[in-house]
Amino acid sequence: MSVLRYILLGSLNYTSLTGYQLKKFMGESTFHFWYAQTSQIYRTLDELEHDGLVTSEIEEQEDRPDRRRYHITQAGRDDLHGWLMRPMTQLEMPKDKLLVRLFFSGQMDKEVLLTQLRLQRSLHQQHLTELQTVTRALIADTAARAPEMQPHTRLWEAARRQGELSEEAYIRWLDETIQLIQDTF
Amino acid sequence: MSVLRYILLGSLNYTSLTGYQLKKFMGESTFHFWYAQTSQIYRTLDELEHDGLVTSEIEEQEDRPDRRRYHITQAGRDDLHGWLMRPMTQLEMPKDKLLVRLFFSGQMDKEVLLTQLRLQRSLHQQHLTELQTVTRALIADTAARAPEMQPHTRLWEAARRQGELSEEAYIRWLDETIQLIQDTF
DNA sequence: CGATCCATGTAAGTTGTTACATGATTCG
DNA sequence: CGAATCATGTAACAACTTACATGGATCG
Repeated sequence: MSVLRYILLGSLNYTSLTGYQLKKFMGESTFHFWYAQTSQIYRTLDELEHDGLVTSEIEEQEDRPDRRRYHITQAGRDDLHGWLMRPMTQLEMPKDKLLVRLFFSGQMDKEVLLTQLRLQRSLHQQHLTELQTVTRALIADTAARAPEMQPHTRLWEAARRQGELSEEAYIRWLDETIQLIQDTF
Repeated sequence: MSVLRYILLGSLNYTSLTGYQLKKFMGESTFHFWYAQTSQIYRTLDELEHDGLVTSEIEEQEDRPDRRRYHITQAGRDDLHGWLMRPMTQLEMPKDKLLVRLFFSGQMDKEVLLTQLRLQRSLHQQHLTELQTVTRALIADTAARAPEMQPHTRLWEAARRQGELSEEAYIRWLDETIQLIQDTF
């Protein structure tokens, strides 16, 4: 079963949402460890409904398009909890396109390579800053407005912290590598 | 075009290899940033040959199964270099299933969660140790036996170093998070 | 004598991406 | 007045995984 199914079930387990809101929620909270296209979200919601893990109904709105709101069912809750209980006994290796490029760039022009690494550095720096400001503030805000969500906001903060540490390490590595290539090639 | 195509082209750009050897090579060198199933490798080699980026011929062997050895063509080299030159202007967000589980584990039993985090810690520790011993030795060995590959072995070491730094950061985060959950839930 | 290595694939299914399609409202 | 937000999807394609299938040689 796809991870996305569990992200949707997990989100709906907190509160009922529409496809659009689920997308927005992912863009604010899970984006640094899992993302999905809108098209995939709607398709997966259909599957979940077909499998009886969620139900939905149309909500009519004035001055805005009508929308379909999804609710988790007991079967959905059971499925989610079953997944969360199952131990992960294997590492999942991430895929990193930049490392692939670097690895095979032995015959490439040094300056081209350095430009790519510097561009990546600035992108990672941007992402790190976003985690440290926007995401941080959003978590604090949610914690303040919904104190009953405390167990969740603490875990959200833990996930944010992982992003922060891993971006810091990546930037440190990029700096090391840029230095190495400048000095020795 | 899939990244795997370029990994195969990039490897064949160093030397001619068989599907089996390409799989082995990936298992020794790129495994911590890109892996692929055997079935996918053979299929992709077919595609590359069909597109004229590689050629192949059967090599007969005594006492061992015959094998098909692949060679990169000039078109393959051009394709590879075109890909390596193209700048990467966007970050690629990794996907991390453990973070998904953690994020939605607000109602889970504390001990179940701790067990999962401790298991992950030991898996990451194993992987880190492998990078620091086996992979490190393999790079040193390759560098010693093929000094003309120096530009490549240096980049290989840079890629290995990324794995080391990122595993260290991940383990640090796991320790922090285990502590947090022990103390506050 | 069982496990691992050598060696290559097919078939089916799942997951994820990209492009396309529509249209009203609100904000700067 | 143009961009962003709200809102939902279909179609086609690309990438990746899992299960299956075979069979000799070598090593402990």
